[in-house]
Amino acid sequence: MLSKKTKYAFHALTYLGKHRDQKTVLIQDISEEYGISHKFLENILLELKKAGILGSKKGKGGGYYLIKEPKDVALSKVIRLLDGPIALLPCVSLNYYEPCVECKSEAACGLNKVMIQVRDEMLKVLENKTLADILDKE
Amino acid sequence: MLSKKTKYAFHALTYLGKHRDQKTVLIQDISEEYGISHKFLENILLELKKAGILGSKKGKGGGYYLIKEPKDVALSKVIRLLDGPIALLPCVSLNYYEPCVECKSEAACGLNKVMIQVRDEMLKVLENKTLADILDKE
DNA sequence: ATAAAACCTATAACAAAGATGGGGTAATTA
DNA sequence: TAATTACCCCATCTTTGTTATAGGTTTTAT
Repeated sequence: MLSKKTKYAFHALTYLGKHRDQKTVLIQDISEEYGISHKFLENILLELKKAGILGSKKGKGGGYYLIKEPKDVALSKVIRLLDGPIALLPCVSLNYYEPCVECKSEAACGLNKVMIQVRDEMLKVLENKTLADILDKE
Repeated sequence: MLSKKTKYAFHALTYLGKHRDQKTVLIQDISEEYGISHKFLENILLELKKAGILGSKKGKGGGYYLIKEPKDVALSKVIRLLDGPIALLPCVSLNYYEPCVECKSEAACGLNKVMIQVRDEMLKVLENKTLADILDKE
């Protein structure tokens, strides 16, 4: 399951996507829309900004806005950013790899090999579905 | 990511699958093979037994054994048993459904709709891959 | 100058996972 | 009868991760 952080990130991105006509959107607006703590959301939006998905403007009249096109924001990117690995085991993660301590030889581990296949199938979906798909269905 | 519990369950099932020629396998043997605490593994094997995947025999010469054919033990079954939901959000889980509190209308939620698609793609893989696939690669 | 708003860091609070240990009971074999 | 081994319930403890909050700073429009 995704963490709430990641779910909130998707909500925020959806909201920003729906309000692309206006220059900026306040944290406040998003936090009220979804009942998310203002401070909690602040951290999330900041991470999305650092990842180059959002832009922001300080001071009066400031706020957040989408930098990327919705079709260029893959679900996988958001998940990895806030939740970490997509793979089901650390030993098959592309971005957060760690060996399994109990495993004598990865090359001889059937579980490892099957989980690589599972990972690749998951990535086929999560890298191709984007924020645009979410917006299309709102 | 899968919990260690689930990973250990897969290890145990793999071990049992590789030793189907012998009548029973001791908890001890599996826990030593993978360096898993005996007590921790005990609980896992018990759950697998209650789910009808394993059988057991008490007393001297006792132990655990596979009841099901490896090809009939889907990854999804083991994951759901020990880890819970496969879906990425509670509101799209088939077996552990819960509504999202922040969501006014599920029908109008684009995130919900996309995550249903993701879930179905994941299930395509996890319901078709089985213990047999793991054993084939050992 | 003032108010608005994002930015930044730290940390508290809480929950879940992981691991361990005790103390048994029940079934089975030899 | 004795030894073996799964079964069961519990309690605890540590570690980890998630969720949330606090308090201050910097930037900007008016």
